[in-house]
Amino acid sequence: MAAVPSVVLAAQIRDPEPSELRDFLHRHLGRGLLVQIFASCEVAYQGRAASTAEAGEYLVMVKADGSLQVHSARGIKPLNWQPQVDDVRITEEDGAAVLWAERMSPSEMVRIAFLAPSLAQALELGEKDGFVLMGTEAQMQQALAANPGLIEDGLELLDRELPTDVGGIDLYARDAAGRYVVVELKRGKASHEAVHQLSRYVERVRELVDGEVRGILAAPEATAPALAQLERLALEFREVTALPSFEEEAAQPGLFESAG
Amino acid sequence: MAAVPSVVLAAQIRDPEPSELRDFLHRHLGRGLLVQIFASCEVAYQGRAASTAEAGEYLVMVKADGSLQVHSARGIKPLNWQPQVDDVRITEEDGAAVLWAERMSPSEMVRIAFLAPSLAQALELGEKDGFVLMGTEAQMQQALAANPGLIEDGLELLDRELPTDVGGIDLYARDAAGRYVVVELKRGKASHEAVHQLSRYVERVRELVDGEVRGILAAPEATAPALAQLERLALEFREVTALPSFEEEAAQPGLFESAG
DNA sequence: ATTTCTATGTCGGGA
DNA sequence: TCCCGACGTAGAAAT
Repeated sequence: MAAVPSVVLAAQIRDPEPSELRDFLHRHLGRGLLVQIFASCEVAYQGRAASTAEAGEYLVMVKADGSLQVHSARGIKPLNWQPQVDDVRITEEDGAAVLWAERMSPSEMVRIAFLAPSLAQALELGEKDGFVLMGTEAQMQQALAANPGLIEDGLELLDRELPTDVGGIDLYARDAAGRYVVVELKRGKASHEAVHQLSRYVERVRELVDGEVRGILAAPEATAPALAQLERLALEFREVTALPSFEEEAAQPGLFESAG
Repeated sequence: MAAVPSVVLAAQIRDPEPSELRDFLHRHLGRGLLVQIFASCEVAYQGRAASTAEAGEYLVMVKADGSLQVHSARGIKPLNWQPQVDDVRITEEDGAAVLWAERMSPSEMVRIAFLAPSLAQALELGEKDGFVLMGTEAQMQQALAANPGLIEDGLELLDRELPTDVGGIDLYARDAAGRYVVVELKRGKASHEAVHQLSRYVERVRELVDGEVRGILAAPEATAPALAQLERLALEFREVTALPSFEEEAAQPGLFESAG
């Protein structure tokens, strides 16, 4: 086995007493470690909204950056969380360790009372490395800006992210016939909301310039209501795929290859 | 200590060999357990988008419902995830255990190669219990529907979630002077998008009914551009707090108390 | 700090 | 199933 660095388990205790858990948290929180506590606990949140969860079994995880999440047995999303904690405190209440995670702006706090802790551990995780995401809207925009012909033959780009008082226009162009073209881009299925957006931009541009103005919604697909709405408003749909699909990938050059 | 049920640590192995990890995963995945693997690994995703992460130290967590998440050292959001896995497979490649998590609709997959596993564990978490969230828009709407006077004296509710061809109107009412009132509700700070929404509804209603039509944006606050836009369109803003704030809570009856 | 926008958004509800 | 809208959305970029 090569010299692949491995995660370091800094500490672990099972079935700790409340005082042990308190010491453990004091010792390991805020030291750049990932800290986990499996316990039966009560969780309360107050801030942008308010929530309570009583006496359930959860995983509490505090990462190196101070972000906190409370996971239940199911689901991707944490039951409770705190994206960035400005202040963490450990107290004791009725013999139980209690963790307070507070944050200003917005002002909110999570309180976790560890009624019956089963397992606490602290680990050292390296920083993530070489993460690459393909198929974002930004990349799509870049590819189309570099090669407007992918949208329509003879299209000439005038601007990108052009700001108006009703929002930013993804792509602004002129077609072969000299008409202005507003392009709204979506990386996934476009809904009627995208059509409203496009419509707003087109209306605004029509007020500002002389001559005909076309509106194109460019996306891999669109909902039926969205297509109907486009029709009514005399706007257009152009299919653009964000990613070469699984099968095509090997055989066909995708959007990005042709843009490179 | 009372009879608080506690999390069960079903199994745990440290620094497993690839074959040990494979056995471990075979034994514990899909058994209603929460499974964690801390390891240096490669992660790849292909589906709605595509991503790769090479040789980093991550926490891989598979919950009882088959949801999967790969956490790095920082942030609330996983580096990679799969909300619902339809198929999990374990294979071996170059002596490393590899986990494939696939899902149909949308068609996507995550592949995780465990290069250097440090810790693998399986735990039994009880189902969550008694989770209550307060201050949602639905609750706000209910409270205001039950007591429209909170928005304006003499307001009389006509409809709720009234569907139009451009979306649903949160609250539809008639004011003391007999004018129609369209109310758009936001539980948090309202942005210009909320104003656009309101504006769409008002325009639509004006086409459909005779007489004056007012538009009210009801929210705890609104961005400066949103307020400016309201002004331009001759629409109104009404401050409505979703939750009694921290300090007021004890002293003042909030929206919900008065509605209850 | 404020505002806007994207996201592999996720999630729940309704037709 | 598709479609739509809320979310304590989170997180990043731009102002």
